[in-house]
Amino acid sequence: MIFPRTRSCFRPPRPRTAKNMTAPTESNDLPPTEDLGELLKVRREKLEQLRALGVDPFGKGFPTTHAPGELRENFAEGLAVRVAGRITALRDMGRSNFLDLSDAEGRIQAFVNRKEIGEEAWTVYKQLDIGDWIGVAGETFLTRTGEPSVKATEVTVLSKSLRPMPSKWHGVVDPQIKYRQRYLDLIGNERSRELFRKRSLMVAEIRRYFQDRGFYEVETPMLQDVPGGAAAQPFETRHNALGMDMFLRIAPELYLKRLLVGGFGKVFELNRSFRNEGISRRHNPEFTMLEAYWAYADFETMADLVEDLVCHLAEKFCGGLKIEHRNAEGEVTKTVDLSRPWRRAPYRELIAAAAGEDWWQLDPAGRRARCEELGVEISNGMEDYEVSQQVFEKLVEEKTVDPVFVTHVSKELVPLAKQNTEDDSVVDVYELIINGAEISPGYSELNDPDVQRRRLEEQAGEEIQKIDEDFLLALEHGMPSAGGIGIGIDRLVMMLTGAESIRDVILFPQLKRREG
RNA sequence: GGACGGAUAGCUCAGUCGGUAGAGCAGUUGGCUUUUAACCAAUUGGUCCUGGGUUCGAGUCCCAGUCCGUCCA
Repeated sequence: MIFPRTRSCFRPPRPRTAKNMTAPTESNDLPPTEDLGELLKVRREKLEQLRALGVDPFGKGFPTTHAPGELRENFAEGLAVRVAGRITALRDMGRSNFLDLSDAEGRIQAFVNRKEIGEEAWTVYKQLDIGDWIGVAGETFLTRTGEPSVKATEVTVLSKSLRPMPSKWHGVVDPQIKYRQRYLDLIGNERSRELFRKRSLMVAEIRRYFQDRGFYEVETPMLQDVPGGAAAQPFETRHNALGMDMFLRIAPELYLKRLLVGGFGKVFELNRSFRNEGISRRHNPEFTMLEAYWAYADFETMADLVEDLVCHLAEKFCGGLKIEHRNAEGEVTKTVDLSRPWRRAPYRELIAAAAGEDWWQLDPAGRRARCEELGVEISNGMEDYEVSQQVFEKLVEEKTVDPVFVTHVSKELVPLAKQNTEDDSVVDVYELIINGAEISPGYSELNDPDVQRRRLEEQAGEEIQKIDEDFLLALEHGMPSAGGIGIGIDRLVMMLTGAESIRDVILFPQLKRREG
């Protein structure tokens, strides 16, 4: 299985020009250090004030009985509790103050009263700001408005924040800050917190899913001598002691197949791969991919597996098989329906349905003319199969919302899968399209070492890649027939959460270096 | 690489025809003992992205550049 193909929907944007890629002479990836004037000065003064009062502004351990959200959800009055969190809101009524104490998972209101905590503690308390981390000990009660709260008898400073927090109700809007200082985004935007919490749970669930079905999770080299398993530009690096150039992997495929040879019949790896190509809404240079191989299975088994997995995730995390995508205003813009069974359709039928039933009877010139009529842009240098592929991308893939397994794909497009036994012009693969993007390819893996060598040599002719001789040697020892899949985890999370950019599902996406 | 849009207070944003730089929030000060976008009063805070140009006068118009966003390649 090769993930992804180069000339297809996976085609990344062109790399930036050399000018843009050269490292600037000055760089500064740190938060801005310009003078924020009063804002910083005032907080520094409060810091010193705390020290003068004999309080450590960066406190030590504070054993808690509950997390803020946990306490709020399982609330009962009259409990003696200890909770800690960041002050995310402060409503000052004079002698009574109401604070929101929050962490990434929830919040609880603390009530601080001058008389309740005493003059000394009140003086310390008055040095606190929104953004500071504190621990509160006290008793739970409901306020007049019914808000679950903790009446503080003790306030402990855990960390003084020296910088202002993000806008109270706008959160972080500036994309530069949102991605470079993700912690501010997480503090300020509930939607972002929710998304990354969900991503973490989804990844854990995917691991569990495979483990429960007898797959071993393995870790294979990310530093590789010969980067293989996909057609993509690698990142280069160098091992000093060995004095050799190395590459960050573009896919784990060739090592996982070695494990099939070694007798591990069900393996998967869920980790990062790296591709030295352009950055876009759908491409980050490092991305998380799952690859799984299953001996004696074939592409159809793998299609069943991925269908079951994605539905399982949707039911567990999205409340059902209808995934609503919303815009910033919360309006539903699109609904992806994952109801089973998912459609399976041959590549050529999908194209004929979109471009005319006679599409495959036309000669190459006729197909080009048809593209003109359909408004599909094609370039002069395109091979005939590329013209059809262009129609597929523009008229089928981009318009697909609900899942479709595209099968019987032309062999020119997928040179590294098994040919179909009845029609040797197509290969035994599926390509799963959901919401206009390829989410997962699955193959009946090629295990004939001689055919594999021939195809790798053909591929190496066009690309700069070397041939992985160790891999071919392994195949000659016998790799069982097997099904394989790749799942782009970032894109899967995008689809399941309705995120519009890959940057919104990666905590720290790659950005251009900021110049000082 | 191309087209379009954007850059103004710490944050989110207004800024009319080219004529004194604005609001809300945050901050500061004062008031308030059950608030929750708390409220009320006062107040600090500006390289209007950068560099040229036009003009008596530019946040505003023109040119070039930088960065960001969206779409296209």
